[in-house]
Amino acid sequence: MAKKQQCESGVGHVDVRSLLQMHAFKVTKQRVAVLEHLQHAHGPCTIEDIAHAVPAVNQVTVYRMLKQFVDAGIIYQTDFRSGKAYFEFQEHHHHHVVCTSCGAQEAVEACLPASFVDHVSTQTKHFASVAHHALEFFGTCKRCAK
Amino acid sequence: MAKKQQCESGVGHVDVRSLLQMHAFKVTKQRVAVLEHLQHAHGPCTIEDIAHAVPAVNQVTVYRMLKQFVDAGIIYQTDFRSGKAYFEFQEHHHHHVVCTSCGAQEAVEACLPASFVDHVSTQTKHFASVAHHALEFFGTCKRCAK
DNA sequence: TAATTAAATGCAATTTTATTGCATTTGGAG
DNA sequence: CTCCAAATGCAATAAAATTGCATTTAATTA
Repeated sequence: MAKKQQCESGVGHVDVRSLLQMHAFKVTKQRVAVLEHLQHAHGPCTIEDIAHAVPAVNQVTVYRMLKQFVDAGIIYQTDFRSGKAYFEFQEHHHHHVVCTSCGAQEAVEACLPASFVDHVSTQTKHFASVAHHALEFFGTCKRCAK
Repeated sequence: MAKKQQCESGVGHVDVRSLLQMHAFKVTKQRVAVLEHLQHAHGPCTIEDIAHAVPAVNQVTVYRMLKQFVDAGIIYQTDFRSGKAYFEFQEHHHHHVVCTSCGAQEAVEACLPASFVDHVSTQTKHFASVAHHALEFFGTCKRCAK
């Protein structure tokens, strides 16, 4: 019997169990539940969002889990200046614009030019490696501009 | 008599009083003290750093002040994932690499290509304007890599 | 399949960061 | 100088994240 598949979107989702194994994480029902939630959320979530959406997992566990996932590069963490961290499962790496007035956020389907990332890796004096980056744009949304 | 000048560095520092007036801020001794501290710090500072370095200013006032300065674009705010916000007076706009192991940070004397920023301003559907951005690189420093 | 162990989880308590309300002070306009 | 909105200080509070420890569990080995 084939593994469980959830393919509502066109591209189909990566199997989170395989993803966990690839990164040498134990496959627990809590990790699977959290990752699948993030995978279906299609946008940045706070710890509280996740803990509410997946009540079978303790909130402290969500904190610990996401720290590991971010370190492993599975999950993208970003800071919208709302006082709490946001976490996103990204099929295609991208960033966001945030309204400094109301906090509204919009995805920016673009990432840094590879040449820029290379430049940083090359230029640094004190770093052995540069693994990932976070980028947020801040502005005023059309609603707040009026 | 000429205005007080502090020119230890080659380029000389902007007069913070003029800077405050340009942005329609009242020129208070607290604001001057905090801005001058940041100007001389030559690197990102936390609220606690500033409150300790400038004990004549209440820590809550530092919080409120920096929020205004960041909104006005006078001060650059960034998140190194240490749990607290960092603030920097930047003569030349730049970003940082942060070690995910020990938290060490290094300046990256480069900024986003203007074409990339333009692309974001153009692409956004819901934003009236994009004023600034924050960018952090994460990696492993040479000390921790060993 | 049973035993074993390091890793993961849950719960409670705590720490740390940031915010808020309100009384007082102050910069700058008139 | 007078006046007032803005800024500040202090105390209390709220919110986010972390820590310690007991218990459970995934995955390896026999």
